[in-house]
Amino acid sequence: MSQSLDRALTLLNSIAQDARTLDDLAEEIGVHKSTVLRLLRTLEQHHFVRREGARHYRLGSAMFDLANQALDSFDVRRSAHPALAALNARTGHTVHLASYEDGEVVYIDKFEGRHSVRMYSRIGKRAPLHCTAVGKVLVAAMPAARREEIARSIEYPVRTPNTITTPADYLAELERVAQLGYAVDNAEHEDFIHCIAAPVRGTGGEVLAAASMSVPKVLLDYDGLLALVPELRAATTEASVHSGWTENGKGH
Amino acid sequence: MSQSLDRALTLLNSIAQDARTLDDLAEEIGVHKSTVLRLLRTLEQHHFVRREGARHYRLGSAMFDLANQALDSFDVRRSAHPALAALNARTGHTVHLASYEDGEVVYIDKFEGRHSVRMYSRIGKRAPLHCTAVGKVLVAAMPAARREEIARSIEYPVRTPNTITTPADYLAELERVAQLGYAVDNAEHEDFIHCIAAPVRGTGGEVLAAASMSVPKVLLDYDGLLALVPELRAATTEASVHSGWTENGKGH
DNA sequence: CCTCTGTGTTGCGTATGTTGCAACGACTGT
DNA sequence: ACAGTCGTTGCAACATACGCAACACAGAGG
Repeated sequence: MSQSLDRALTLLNSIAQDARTLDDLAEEIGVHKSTVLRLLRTLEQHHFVRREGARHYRLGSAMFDLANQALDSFDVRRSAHPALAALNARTGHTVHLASYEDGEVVYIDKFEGRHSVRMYSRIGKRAPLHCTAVGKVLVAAMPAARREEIARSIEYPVRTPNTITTPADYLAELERVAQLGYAVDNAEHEDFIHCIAAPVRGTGGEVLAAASMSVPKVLLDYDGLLALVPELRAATTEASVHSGWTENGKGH
Repeated sequence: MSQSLDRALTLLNSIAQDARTLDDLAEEIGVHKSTVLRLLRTLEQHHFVRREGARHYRLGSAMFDLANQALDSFDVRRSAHPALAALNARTGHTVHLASYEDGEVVYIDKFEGRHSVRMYSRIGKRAPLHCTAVGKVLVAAMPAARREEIARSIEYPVRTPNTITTPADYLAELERVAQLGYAVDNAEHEDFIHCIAAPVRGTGGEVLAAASMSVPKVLLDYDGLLALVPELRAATTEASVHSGWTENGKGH
């Protein structure tokens, strides 16, 4: 809708991936380099980008500043933090906190596991709904109509041999998740990792976010993973309580 | 330079602070609400803001995503992380990592202290050069000409009775810092807190960032603070080594 | 030393995109 | 049912951001 803004935001993405030169950026978004220059200058005034040396641009501090303000505005994040940190410290596995946004999952907190298996995730990163344990938990918590709507509307890119690829399978899986109260990602997203996830609830029992534990398959087999469920749920329950949830808050 | 972009970035700031309705935002930046709406829509497409319910806007996930990508591009941050985390764990005091940007100091990492004295700082936040220990360290590391230029150009807002208020005093202080190899903020920034800071160096001995420890005065008097300098310097040395620095890398 | 190539930067006229307006529609509370 | 909010849309006028082309500046290479 707003051309120059649109271009500027695209620029930010390019810059974030790796500092570039003016002409590169110009070509990348298909405009004249003088245009890029002027956009960058405006971004620079607001500290959204900074110049490094003569011909390199990097993201600036306004980015960090706003981002952290925004993270703080996710109340769940703060209230769930201690319980998840403890879970991470106790088990040594990677712990994620994620939230639903616009047909995808967004990681809003992450605790790095001790086993140095680098996972390709990051706070702020988005992931698909159909092949992540957190995604299943979040969608399973929605009313049936909404679930079907989502199951119909999302894509089902195949990530591994185990990835769910049809709306019908997904809906069945969601039903299972809703019943059990937790979800499993049996190497459906990344080949060597499997995860379990459970919901974090708020005052009215509504699901605010999902917390997950990710474990390399070499470290723990499927049964070993499932054995961790009680520990995960203890943590999410604690997180829920800190978020205002009460066991008998909703009746059933 | 670019009007709509300028307005959009201002909008982001307002939203971050927790501005609410469309008209509020419109008034705040002095444009018609339809204009705000269109800008917000563009921002929304790029996930920079998200709608919450009908009439609430919050910062979106692109913010976190880009910010974390950018933070990762600060190599110092990653390489200094373990040493600073250890320092924080060992002493229990608040530890900051900061970098110079454009006449100010920018916090690029923070480790919360155990003593729950809330400090008004945050990753991404900027602070003045003249009344922070990290600021002194960073400026002291620059060549004399640059130092004087900066000393002349910055403002000297008075924050506490101890704040340095003249370029001459500041230059003298910088000289002292350069000699000692560390800096002190003797309650010059916030009344009840004093800090010490030391440089983190890179491959060529150049100063990449400054690390500081902040301690409430009620917890430790001035001499007690200075007694922590060796511990801080041990940590910054370790961080420097992880950043590629070698003791004899530069000769003198 | 000089050119040559690759940068970033500026001035300018024009077309384009953006703006403000005013009317409409959705929603809430009384 | 009505008034009062607030978000949303179409349109015409204007300002603005655009592309162009020329300039400035650096480093590389002969």
